[in-house]
Amino acid sequence: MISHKIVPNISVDCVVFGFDFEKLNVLLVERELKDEKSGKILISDHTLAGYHIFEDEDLDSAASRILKGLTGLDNIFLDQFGAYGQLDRVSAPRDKVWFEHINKGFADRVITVGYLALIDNTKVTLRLKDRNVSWFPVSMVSEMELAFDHKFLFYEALQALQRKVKVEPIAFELLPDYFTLSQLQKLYEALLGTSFDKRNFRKKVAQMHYVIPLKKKQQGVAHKPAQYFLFSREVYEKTRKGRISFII
Amino acid sequence: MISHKIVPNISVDCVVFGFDFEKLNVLLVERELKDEKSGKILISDHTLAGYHIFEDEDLDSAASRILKGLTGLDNIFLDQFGAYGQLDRVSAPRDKVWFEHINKGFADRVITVGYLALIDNTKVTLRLKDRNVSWFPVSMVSEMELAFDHKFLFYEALQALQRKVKVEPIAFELLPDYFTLSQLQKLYEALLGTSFDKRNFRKKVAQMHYVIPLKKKQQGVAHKPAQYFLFSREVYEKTRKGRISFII
DNA sequence: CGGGTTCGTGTACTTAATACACAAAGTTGA
DNA sequence: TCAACTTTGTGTATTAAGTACACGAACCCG
Repeated sequence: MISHKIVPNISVDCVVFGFDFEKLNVLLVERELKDEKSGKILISDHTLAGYHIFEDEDLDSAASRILKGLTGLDNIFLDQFGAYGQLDRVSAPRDKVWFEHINKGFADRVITVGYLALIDNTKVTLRLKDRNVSWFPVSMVSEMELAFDHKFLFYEALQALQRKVKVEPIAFELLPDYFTLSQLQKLYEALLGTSFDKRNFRKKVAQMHYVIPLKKKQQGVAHKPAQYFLFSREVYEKTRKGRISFII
Repeated sequence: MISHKIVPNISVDCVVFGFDFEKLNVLLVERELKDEKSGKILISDHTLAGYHIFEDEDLDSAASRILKGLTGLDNIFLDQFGAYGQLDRVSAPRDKVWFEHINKGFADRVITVGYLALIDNTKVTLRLKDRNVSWFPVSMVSEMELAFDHKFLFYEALQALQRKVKVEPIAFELLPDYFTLSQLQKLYEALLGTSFDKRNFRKKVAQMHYVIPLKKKQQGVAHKPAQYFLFSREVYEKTRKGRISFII
């Protein structure tokens, strides 16, 4: 990367999901603005992880760059879920105040491209740097204040995730390399907000030849140890099948 | 709409699909550039239906506007399939020549948002206006020359269509209000490039309670007349169900 | 009224979905 | 050391959906 001139009217926002073996979480960045003289807090809320794209990078690279900055990780699963160009994306008073203060040469009207990111929580330690970044339960977002149209974007991403998860094996991106079937089941339950019968769930997994049992078992747990499994993308690609399945 | 100032670095491209009861077609716009002095043809190929967005319209409106201009129709089914911002989107020599000639204040680097449009072929008569617009069989696109990255965008759209058609009842947008089951079957076969057994296909349709038989039959055909059916979105919305179905 | 064409239907078999309960393997602590 | 605790891992019966396959019925035409 040579120059870092931003494109003033195009940004990328990443909705980063993680799973802590209990529930789904989303990564949000703290936004705070203090009055320089009085020290009074003018704005205190959260935003998605996003920034303008640079003149010399494409959209996917911009998303990767942003995620690398927050998590230190490369090769994060990324999937575009939409481009948003509503005229009133930035209409709340506090968002206008924010723009007046930061004054970084952003355009009045910004089109943003939304990316869904899935992270293996066990691999990441957040980089706080100058801004505060942390995980919030997905169920908590409805009660939070998010900047701009980021709450809307978040729900767009969540919907896209729920749609996609039924149709492609992307949920595995949220798990470590080894996982137990109970963890996998909990993940699907968290993603879809439903619950499954354990035996039927496992019967289904048994048909997924790309979920492969390992020799390893859990250790040090106060109950019968579970077997570990592995997701193999290669096997998936080789054995996938299409089907019309929207009926009813 | 008040002003019509364009946003120089953001465009919308529509991949418009139609079905003529035999095969899938796509709408393409002729692009021709003649040398003003010699009259020699410098460029002669096709583009998707696209244009820059205006400063005072959002992305969906821009796509609707473009389609209205070409077809005269409002309320065309539209679905975003992606945003594209590769640095080399416009790299072919003839595309650069084109930009030099038209010189309309477009930026060097343009991000485009792709829209999939589905049209009921029986309702549309193309508006030629100053540019030539016509239908081409989808199977012919591979052999055609398309401007910019439009061939790539076309295949992106086709893939998105094939993916979506398996999961949502959007195929009906390509059919007239009344259709026969054989037409519906041909449509799915054209969309997915497969063929289905007639009896099994109809068994499947029988489960879709939102495909509703009418009293009307075909008339004036030289064979047993087929019954007409109707797609009801209301019934669909009421009876839809989710399911994990990506297995194998 | 015979030939041509597409429509519309049924059955047998295989595969997947659902509903449901209990013994086995490990840890903990009395 | 064994009893209590916790989570794992498994099977069967029933219903629903997928697949493979062939022929008479309805209409037009000449």
